[in-house]
Amino acid sequence: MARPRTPKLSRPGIAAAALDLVDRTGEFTIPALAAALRVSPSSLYNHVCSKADIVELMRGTAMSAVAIPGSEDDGGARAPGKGPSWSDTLREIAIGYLDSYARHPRLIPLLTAYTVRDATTLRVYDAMARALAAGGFDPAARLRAVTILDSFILGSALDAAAPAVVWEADEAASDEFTQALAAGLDEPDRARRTFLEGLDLILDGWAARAETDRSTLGV
Amino acid sequence: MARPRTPKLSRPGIAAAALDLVDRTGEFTIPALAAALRVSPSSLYNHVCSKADIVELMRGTAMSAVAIPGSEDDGGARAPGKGPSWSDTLREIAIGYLDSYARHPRLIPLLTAYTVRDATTLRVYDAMARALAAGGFDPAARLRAVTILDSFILGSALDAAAPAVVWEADEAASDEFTQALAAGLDEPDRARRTFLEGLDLILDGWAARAETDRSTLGV
DNA sequence: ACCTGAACACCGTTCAAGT
DNA sequence: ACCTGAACACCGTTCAAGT
Repeated sequence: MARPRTPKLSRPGIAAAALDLVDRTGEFTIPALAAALRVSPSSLYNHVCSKADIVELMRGTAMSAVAIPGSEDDGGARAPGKGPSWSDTLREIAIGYLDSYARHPRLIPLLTAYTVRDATTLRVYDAMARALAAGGFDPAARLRAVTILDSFILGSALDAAAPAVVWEADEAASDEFTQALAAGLDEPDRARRTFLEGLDLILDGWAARAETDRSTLGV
Repeated sequence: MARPRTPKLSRPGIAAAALDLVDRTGEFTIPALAAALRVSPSSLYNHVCSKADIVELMRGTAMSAVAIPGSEDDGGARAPGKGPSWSDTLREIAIGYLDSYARHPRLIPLLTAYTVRDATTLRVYDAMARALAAGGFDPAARLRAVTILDSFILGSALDAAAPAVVWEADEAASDEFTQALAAGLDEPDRARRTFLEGLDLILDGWAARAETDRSTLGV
């Protein structure tokens, strides 16, 4: 039974099994993946060229879940002529981006070790750049804004992925810090609510600045 | 020559050599570290209990460079009675925090794989919490604010560590995105300037809110 | 107490062999 | 074209042996 009539493996199948393995165990080795797929480790190399390649497949799978508002496939019936503001569009993208990370928290550390960006991720940046252009950001400001959002989203995802245990005050901690930990650590949905607060801070700051620019320019 | 009169290894020495190895090569294996220290791999285990332990040593070394404003050892001669605002204190901490990451960009992916926080890192959070308390943040708001700053700083450090090559528009990219990339990618110090812009956005947002609270409360 | 060398289980990847 | 088994170089860690 060397070669089956119908292939046992495919790139999407490998991606799904690998992501499932990471979600369940946080680990990811070639032998473990092969075992999950009931295949010998070397078989994988007929479809994939390295472990890094598999990580990129997982990145693509995770990112493909991010809905791009305004694109055909986001399924939203929008009141014609009265679209959402550029700021709301940005918020929607950012939240979708974070949530797709949040669905696979243990994948995130793997993604930071391999810094390649896939086409799906670029699509998300692209949508952000378009919303920012609609908000009046010039090209250089656009790049900085996309970078700021991307950094905050990735950092928030990492924070959410870290087990809450690590937030532990020791004897040397101040009252101010100890009280803060006591007040909020076990709040449900803490990571996501904190993310939303930070996101609003950034977006409101930009909206206020755009408003100032408009009135300064006398528009 | 089994045991030398004076030990060849020490935890700080191991930390420094490991950090140097990561800074130079981006890689970090026990055999390579042992070779750099001119010692056999198994010798390391007399001082260290695992590879993860060494990563924590590196985290501590990198973080110990963050100056805490107002502490005895930050060496600043301050005009008595006219200290900096809580907002400026936060900015100072955040910048020091980012810079200590930026000095060791290739360390950052390793840190995200091991989520333990060491005492030095807690010291930084603690200083942030004290500055926020001075700014009128209640305990729960303090925890959210520290988390927001931490997420943004870590995300920015990761972004800065990623090679610029990955920001590449493909054929499917919009003009808005392509122009943004063209406008800013080769700006010197891009990552740090972008970080400072985002940091101001967050801090100014908090300052404005604190101001509103004050006038609403009639203080 | 601290270094060495041998040993173990395990990993990612290659490749000739099979169908 | 696609799966297998054997093989290779390498890794993290342990441990008895030396001083």
